[in-house]
Amino acid sequence: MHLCMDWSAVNFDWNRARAFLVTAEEGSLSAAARSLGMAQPTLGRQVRALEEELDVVLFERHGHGLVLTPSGLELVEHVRGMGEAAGRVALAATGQSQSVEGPVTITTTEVTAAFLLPPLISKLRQNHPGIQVDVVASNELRDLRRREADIALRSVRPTDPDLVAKKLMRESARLYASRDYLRGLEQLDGADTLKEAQFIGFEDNQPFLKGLNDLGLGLTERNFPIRCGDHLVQWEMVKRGLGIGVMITAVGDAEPKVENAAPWLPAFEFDVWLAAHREVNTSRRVRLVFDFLADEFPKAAANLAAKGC
Amino acid sequence: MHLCMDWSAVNFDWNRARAFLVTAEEGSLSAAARSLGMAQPTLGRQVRALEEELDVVLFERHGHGLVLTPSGLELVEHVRGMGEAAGRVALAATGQSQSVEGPVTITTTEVTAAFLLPPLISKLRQNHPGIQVDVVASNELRDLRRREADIALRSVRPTDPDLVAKKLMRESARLYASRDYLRGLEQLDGADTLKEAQFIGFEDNQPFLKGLNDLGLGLTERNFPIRCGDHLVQWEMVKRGLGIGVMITAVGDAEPKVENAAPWLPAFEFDVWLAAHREVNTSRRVRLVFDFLADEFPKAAANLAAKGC
DNA sequence: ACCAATCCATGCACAAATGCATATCAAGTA
DNA sequence: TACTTGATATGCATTTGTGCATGGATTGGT
Repeated sequence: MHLCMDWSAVNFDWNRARAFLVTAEEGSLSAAARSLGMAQPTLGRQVRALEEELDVVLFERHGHGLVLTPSGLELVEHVRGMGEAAGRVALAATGQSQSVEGPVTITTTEVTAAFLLPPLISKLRQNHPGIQVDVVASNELRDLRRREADIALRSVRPTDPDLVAKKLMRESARLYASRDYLRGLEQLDGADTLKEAQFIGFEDNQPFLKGLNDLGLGLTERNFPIRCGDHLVQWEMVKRGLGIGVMITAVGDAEPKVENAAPWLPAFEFDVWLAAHREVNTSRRVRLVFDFLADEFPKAAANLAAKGC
Repeated sequence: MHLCMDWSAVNFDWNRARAFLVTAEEGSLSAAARSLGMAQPTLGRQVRALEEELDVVLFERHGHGLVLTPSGLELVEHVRGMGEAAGRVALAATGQSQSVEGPVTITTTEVTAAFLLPPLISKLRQNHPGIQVDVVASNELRDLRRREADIALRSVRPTDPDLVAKKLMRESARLYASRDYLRGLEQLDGADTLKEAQFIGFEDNQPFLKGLNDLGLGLTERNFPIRCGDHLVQWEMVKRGLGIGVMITAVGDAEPKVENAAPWLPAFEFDVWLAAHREVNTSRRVRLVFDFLADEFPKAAANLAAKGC
């Protein structure tokens, strides 16, 4: 044990370092201010104060935006190290938090968030009013390690060893279209008819196209005249007769406006995984939500499917 | 380039994290306050605010001092990562600083700091009044990577590849004692007489003892009834006749109160190395002091030795 | 058992940082 | 050219944080 360590080196203002980091990463003071929930002048003053404190010019100010100087470029590398460590602190901190009062962030697909989660959240908040649920509905996979979310509900198995994952159930999806649209197609007795059909595609359409062609449909990009990254918007388009889209059977079968566009095809099948960071899972409230979803999600999905029949 | 990154995880107050880190490492709020140059109530409030912000109890308060909780123990590991990164930031920052006005910290042995450095610093400050020189006189080797000092003047070759080092000169040391003390010893014509002599030892005496016995003196710990970690205090004891001590020849030969205690022994010889961190040495003012010492230190040592003859 | 030393908590006056509103500037567009 | 958008700087009222002085509590030694 040393009697007296030297802390003068770390005695600069760490919050200013944070301001510098976020500003450099976001590219502008305004964007950084939005990200941090602070005012833009505050960030500007913090960055300038850091420049004076370290006696280093970090940014070149020319009217439109800020540009890192070579010195700033080198320094931001090291400050990024602080930021990554800070992320780990926050991660461990939410894990250590033993309060059942507070926020829990769940990320999942838009469809799951819209059709399966609402009744679950309602029941959860009824049982535990102190828990505030934040839902991040996105088809992109959020990084649990960075605490962009506490819990993820996905159809791909998480590979990261830092994550605890549980397979909840098996889900299926099919192709649907409105009655009017299907009547518009001449004949519906073979796979070949779909070659002329219009499909609603995703923004990144390759996986979807490949999945359809693996079933022998023989489609090309020409079959996707409308694309949208938001699955819920797609579904509205399908219901309004703009073309054929994919949807989980629990939702598609329950929707009276549409019917199965290709009953002769087997359904897409995939597993539903529940995942959380190992650290976070030591938090009482995250653990509580995790266990709750593990129990209730399969039931809720079964309920939804039953109502459809 | 991502449109919107999630910074909410790092949005806690980083200065509070620093307060927590230093408090945990130093063991008390008061010690941490001293280290950081802040008031103790400030640190106490920052730590408490962090506990509320993260909703984690970090310390157990019982009257005398603070004790880390298990949660705090785990969190301090991650905060230490922030601290280490912060140290690298400070290191790189002083390297990027191109101002010749500001502080430069030099670490060296107490003897060098006391007898060789003063005229050099005087001349340096005469030429460059904007430079503020901080001298850390210590026989422990300070870590240049942690920016405990900018420049080191040592007798061991630095091995770290991150350091730039330059061999300045060769220095020698001998054993000295006061005339009165030497007269008190019966006969001084052989090495065996020293077996009964009293030596002034170091706090960690093993290297010194080994160095003497390598010359065939055959001493034991019994020959070191007085020990002191401070070499300058040792030297005062030697001058006052309390025993035999070691000193560089440039100083020992110039001191009229003492004389060479063992002229038949060869002098200890060692190299003097000047070292600085590679990053820091790109700073204009550190570079300036580095080059100044490289030029002037050998001259100053020669001057001191000449005055003694 | 007392005393000294050391530590943490609290109250209060002051200094510092923050947010809001606003001015200013640069780049793209009709 | 004039207009719109989105950027950074500045002034000011307010909130927040900080330091100093003090009180209360515990440990260690005489």
